[in-house]
Amino acid sequence: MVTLRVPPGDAPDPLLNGLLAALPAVDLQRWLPQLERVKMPLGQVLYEPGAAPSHAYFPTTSLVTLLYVMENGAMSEIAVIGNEGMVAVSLFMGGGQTPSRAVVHGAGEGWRLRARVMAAEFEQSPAVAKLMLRFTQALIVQMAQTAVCNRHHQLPEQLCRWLLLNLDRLPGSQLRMTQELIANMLGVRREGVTEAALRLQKNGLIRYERGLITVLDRAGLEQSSCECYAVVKRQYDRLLPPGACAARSAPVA
Amino acid sequence: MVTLRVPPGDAPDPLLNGLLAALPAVDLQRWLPQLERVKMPLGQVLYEPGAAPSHAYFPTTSLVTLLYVMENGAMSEIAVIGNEGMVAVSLFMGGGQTPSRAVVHGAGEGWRLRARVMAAEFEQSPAVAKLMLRFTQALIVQMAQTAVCNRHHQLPEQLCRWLLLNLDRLPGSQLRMTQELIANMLGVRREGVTEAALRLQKNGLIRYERGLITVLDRAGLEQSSCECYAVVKRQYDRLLPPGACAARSAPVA
DNA sequence: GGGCGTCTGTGCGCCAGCGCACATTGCAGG
DNA sequence: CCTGCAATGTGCGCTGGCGCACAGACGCCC
Repeated sequence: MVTLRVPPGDAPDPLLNGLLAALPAVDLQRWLPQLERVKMPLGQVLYEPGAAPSHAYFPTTSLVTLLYVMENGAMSEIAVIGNEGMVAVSLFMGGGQTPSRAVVHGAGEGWRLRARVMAAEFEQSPAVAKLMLRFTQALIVQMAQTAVCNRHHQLPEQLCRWLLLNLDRLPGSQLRMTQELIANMLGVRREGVTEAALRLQKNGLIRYERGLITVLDRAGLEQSSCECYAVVKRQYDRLLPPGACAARSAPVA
Repeated sequence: MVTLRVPPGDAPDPLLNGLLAALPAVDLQRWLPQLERVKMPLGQVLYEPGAAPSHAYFPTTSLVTLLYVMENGAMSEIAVIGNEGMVAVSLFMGGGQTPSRAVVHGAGEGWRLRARVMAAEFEQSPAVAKLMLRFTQALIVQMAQTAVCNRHHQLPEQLCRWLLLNLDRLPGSQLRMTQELIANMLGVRREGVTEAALRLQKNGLIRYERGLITVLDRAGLEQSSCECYAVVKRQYDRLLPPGACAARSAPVA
């Protein structure tokens, strides 16, 4: 059985994260001693609503979701972050905390930087600041598109968008996640995801086996997705240094 | 008939905008010669998707909506901006353009600053940068909450939220807008707004007369709103200098 | 290798919001 | 004053997604 775990021989390379890879050499050198390599298990909470994050996280093989939990317990994802970005932009945006929760929904690894270091770096290095702001702008686009998508598009299309967004933020073409989890992220019923996933499987776009999704036809998935995926993708490509993010254009295998 | 037009005797005061008012005196003095007072008529487009904004706008008595228009023509608002903030954060976030469109949906006035000036100010004055980023963070919260609200809450509650958000960003307690326009902002049917508005009127919360909404019972409106309004409001109050924004806590009249 | 918990498939009735088609009602201008 | 148009009120069938209740099915652990 194929797993998504990082191969043991794989060098713990900060460059697996697109933002770290895009840092000027000078800045990266300064960061390296401060960067801490961390495992990010499924379900780990990186920060809670109303509490200031302790670290900024830079995923390499993990996936993080920013989600809002409502009073009645209903929840909804507002953005995905993977190897293209960082978690906890509020550290430099100001205010420190947000009403959102950051949860690992795809187990893997990443790097982290202490909150104070992150804030100081942002203030002292214009290059760092510029890069982080561009990423934040991309994140804004993703959140805005999520809002519109939630209003106007239907579950099957949204599922395609979601799968693609996650796929782009991981090396490889497999996702390890249950339909229940996906339903929570999308803020819909589990049964709805089952039905939509079945349809995708019947069309030969994916293979689904108890918590493991294999994408068989990526182009077809893009066809079946709503426009939201393309809009977000285009903005990410435009805003983030394209050469720097190795994993962003991972082959479909 | 009462109108919302700015009284002729009213001094054209940049301080009517919360962000301008929150600028340190030094910065404001430097800005003043560059600030241009502008009328902002209903329907005016401040920037288009894919085009870099020419100016940053600071509304005083106008309301601006950031909205996404989809391929099929359906649209949805992702944030409201009024006298508490500014339009065109992408000028300093980087990238220049966004997939959103900024449209005046409440006629009034405001100030504007040329794009290049705005970008330069952001780079050169840490105080300016800090203030703008905090506002952007607040804007992010509003957008995220919109996404969740679109997913989980029902039209009547959303209407209350929307009215309150708009009300907070204007002096006075009246809104000049048709149900058709509101429906476009919320991304729903006009008939749905009619029905929801009727209910609010029957409960004595608002009075509706052909394009003019008068809020009669603000507290009741907050009661009838979903939690989203309170969440956003709390974050704005926390992130933006509370004393500085005169109009933010306008009396209900 | 048998049992059990997790994950997935399926079938209801229900309802908010949609799309459509009108009826009404102010208000402005000739 | 009368006409015309924009704004608002109302009804009706349709559908996507919800909540609920189970039925298989796979895999892991004892």
